[in-house]
Amino acid sequence: MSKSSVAIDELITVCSASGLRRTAALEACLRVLATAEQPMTLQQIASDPAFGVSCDPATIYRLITRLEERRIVRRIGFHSRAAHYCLREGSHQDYLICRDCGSVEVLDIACPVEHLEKQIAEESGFSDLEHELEFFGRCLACQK
Amino acid sequence: MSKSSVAIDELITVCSASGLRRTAALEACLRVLATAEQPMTLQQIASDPAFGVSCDPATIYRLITRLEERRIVRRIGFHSRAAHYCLREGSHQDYLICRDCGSVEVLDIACPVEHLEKQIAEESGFSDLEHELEFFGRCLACQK
DNA sequence: ATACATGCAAACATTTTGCTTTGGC
DNA sequence: GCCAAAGCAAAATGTTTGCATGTAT
Repeated sequence: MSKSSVAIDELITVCSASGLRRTAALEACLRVLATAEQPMTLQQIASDPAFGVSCDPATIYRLITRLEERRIVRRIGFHSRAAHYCLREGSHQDYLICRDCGSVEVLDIACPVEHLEKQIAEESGFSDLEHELEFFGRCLACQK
Repeated sequence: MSKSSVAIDELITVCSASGLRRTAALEACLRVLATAEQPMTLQQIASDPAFGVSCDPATIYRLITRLEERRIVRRIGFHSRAAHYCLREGSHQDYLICRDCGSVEVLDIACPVEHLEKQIAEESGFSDLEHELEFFGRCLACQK
């Protein structure tokens, strides 16, 4: 009955294959990210009920960094002070963010940038290209 | 012979009209931003040769914040720890950033998101919508 | 004269690193 | 047993605020 669309075990297998050890903190991070509805900060990850264990912020930081290097996790900027992270599962997502209250909504749209990306890759010579598309505005609630 | 496509005087007029005072720090910020080739951090702004005067980081912070509130300046996330800022002159720009060396390139493309933006505004009810589109990859130099 | 802007100093939040200990393989 | 990972502590970075002083209007 988990909300997660990805099996944690599968993720752990991928992590193991890439040289990471199966630790409680790793499982906890993956568990949280796999059920997350939206990108989360390190703090949010640590304090999520699904995290279960308690561990040092530095540990989570290094863990997420390793996951990011292995491209299992993706980093998102938004405009908040802290970086947000999400699983790089399947297709990439675009976001709609309220400038005032900071709420984040995942956009259910066909991303219009895919072909442009290829073109840019060719013209620039950049490799491993990917993009980040975010819409900022004021949500209905904050307009009042 | 300035690289700037915007007259500083014009900018100052806009600022005055919106209630800001004509101070040395304001002029310095606008001068730097008007000639900037790409979005800059507060530090970069302060240490730019065009800045001319010396002033406290807190001053620049508050100044840029006011300019941002008045939508004269636009904030860009990139993925660096520090926020980047640029003038909101004319049309919006998209960027190509190297994940490794952090170099920023302004993309000279027709942004493909304009009409999508309208659609999202209608569907979500968000107002003052705008977007940020960035491409991340590894530049030629960093691929070696 | 008044209110806004600045400088200085300090608090904050988050990220990042060093070093020792623990524990997965 | 070995090496990666965790814990703990501290530094580094960048943002943010409070308060007294200066200055544009």
